[in-house]
Amino acid sequence: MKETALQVVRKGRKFEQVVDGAWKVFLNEGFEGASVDDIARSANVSKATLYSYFPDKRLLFLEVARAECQRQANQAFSEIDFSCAVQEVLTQAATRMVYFFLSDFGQQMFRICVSECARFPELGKEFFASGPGLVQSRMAEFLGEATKRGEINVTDTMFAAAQFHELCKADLHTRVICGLQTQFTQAERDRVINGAVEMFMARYGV
Amino acid sequence: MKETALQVVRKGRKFEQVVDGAWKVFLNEGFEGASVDDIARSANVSKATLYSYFPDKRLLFLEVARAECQRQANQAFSEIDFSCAVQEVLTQAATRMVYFFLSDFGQQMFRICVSECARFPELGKEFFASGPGLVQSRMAEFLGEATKRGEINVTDTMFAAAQFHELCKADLHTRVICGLQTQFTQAERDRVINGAVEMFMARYGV
DNA sequence: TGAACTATAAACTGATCAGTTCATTTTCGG
DNA sequence: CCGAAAATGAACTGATCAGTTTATAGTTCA
Repeated sequence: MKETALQVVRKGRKFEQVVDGAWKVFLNEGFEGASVDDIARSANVSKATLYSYFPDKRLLFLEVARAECQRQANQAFSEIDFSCAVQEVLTQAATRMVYFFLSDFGQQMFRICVSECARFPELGKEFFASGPGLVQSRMAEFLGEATKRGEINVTDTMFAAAQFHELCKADLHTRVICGLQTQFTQAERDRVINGAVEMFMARYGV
Repeated sequence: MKETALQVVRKGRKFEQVVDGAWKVFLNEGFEGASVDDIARSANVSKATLYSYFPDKRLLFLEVARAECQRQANQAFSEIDFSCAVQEVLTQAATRMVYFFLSDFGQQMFRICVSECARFPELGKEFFASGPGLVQSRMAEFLGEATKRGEINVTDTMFAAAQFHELCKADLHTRVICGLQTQFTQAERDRVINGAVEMFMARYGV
C-alpha cells in the first residue's frame, strides 16, 4: 500500500510523465526556482492536468524526492555485497555515498531539503526516511551482524552508522555545497573514502 | 582592509542598525522568506535608506552572515584553552560545534547558505571562509602543534580537522536539519561530543 | 545660520508565480 | 462507435516582492 504521506495524490494515465518532468526541473532549478509552468511544459502536460494529480507544488516535490531517493538507495543496497569482509563492505558503501553526495541529484536534493524542511516538516520526514535514515538503518543492521561474528565491536549500531555516514561527507561535501569546487579527482574521493574506513576501523575494529 | 566581497557597501550613520535588523529577520524567515520591507521595518529605517547602503538584498545578507560567523568563531576561539591536553581541547571544540550546529543561528545560517550557494557563489565563499574554513584552519594548526609535541600523529592536518568537524554533526545535526527533532538532552549532546573525540583519538592517538 | 548631506514615507513599476476556471478536444473501455 | 472520463490551453485572479522615485524633513558642521 504505497501512498504519499498526505494521501491526496491521485494516480492516472500521465502520472509518471508528470513526476519525471518535475524531477528534471526541480533538479535544475531548485524548489522555489522551479515554476509550475516550467514543470508542466517539461512534462508535456497541461497545468490543469498537473494540478489534477497533485493539489500543490509541495506534494509534487515530495513525490519526486521520495521516489528518487528510494530508487537510489535500493540500487546501492543491491550492488553492495554484504557478505564481504567488514572493511570491504565499508569501502563499497563509502564509495557509493561519496558519489551520491557529489552527484547533481545528491547535491540538489540536499539543498532543497535543507532549505525547505524548516517550513515543510513533512518533507524532512520523508527525506530522512527514504535517504539518510534508510541508509543508516541498513548499515546499522550490517554492523550488528558483523559484531556478532566478532569482526568488529559496535554497541550503538545506529549511532556508529550515523558517524560513518557523516565521515563520508568530510571535506568534499562541504566544498561542493559551498560551491568552492565542483570537480573532484579520484584521488580526492579515495582520500575521503579510505579516511572514513580507516577511522571507523580504528575506533570499532577488534 | 576588511571590505565586503563586492566592494559596493557604503557605510554611514545607520549602518549597524540596518545590519542588526536584517540579522533578526533573516534568522526568522530565511533568505527568500525575508522581504526587504520587513527588514526595513525591523531595522527602523526606510527602505530607501537601506538601499542606499546595500545595492541589493544579497549583499545585505552577505554582510550579515560574514559579521555573525566571524563573531561566533572568534568568541569560540578565545574561550578554548589550546594549552590543555589534546583530548580536552577536542572535547571543548566539539562542545562548541555541537552547540553551534543546534542553535537557531547555526541552523538557519546553514539552511540559507546551503540553498543559496548554488545561485550565489560569493556567499558560499564568504560563508566557508568565515565559518567551517576558519574553524578547520585553526583546528589544523592545533593538530599540527600537538603532532610536533608527540601527543597525536596527524599527517594531513586540514583533512583531519575536516573529519573532526564532520563527526560533530553525526546524528543530531541531521535530525535537526530534517526537522525530526528540535530539543536535545545533554546526554544526547554528550554522546556525539564524546563519540567524536573517541573516534578521533582512536585513529590519530599515539 | 545656511548649505550639503542624509533619511523618510509612501506610492509606484514591473515582474513572477501558485493556483483556478472553463469551453473545447482527445482518449478509451464497453 | 458512443459516451464518460481525462486532458488541454489559455486566459485570469490575487498576491508578493525587489527595487525606484520623489517631494519632504531632519542632521551636521563650518
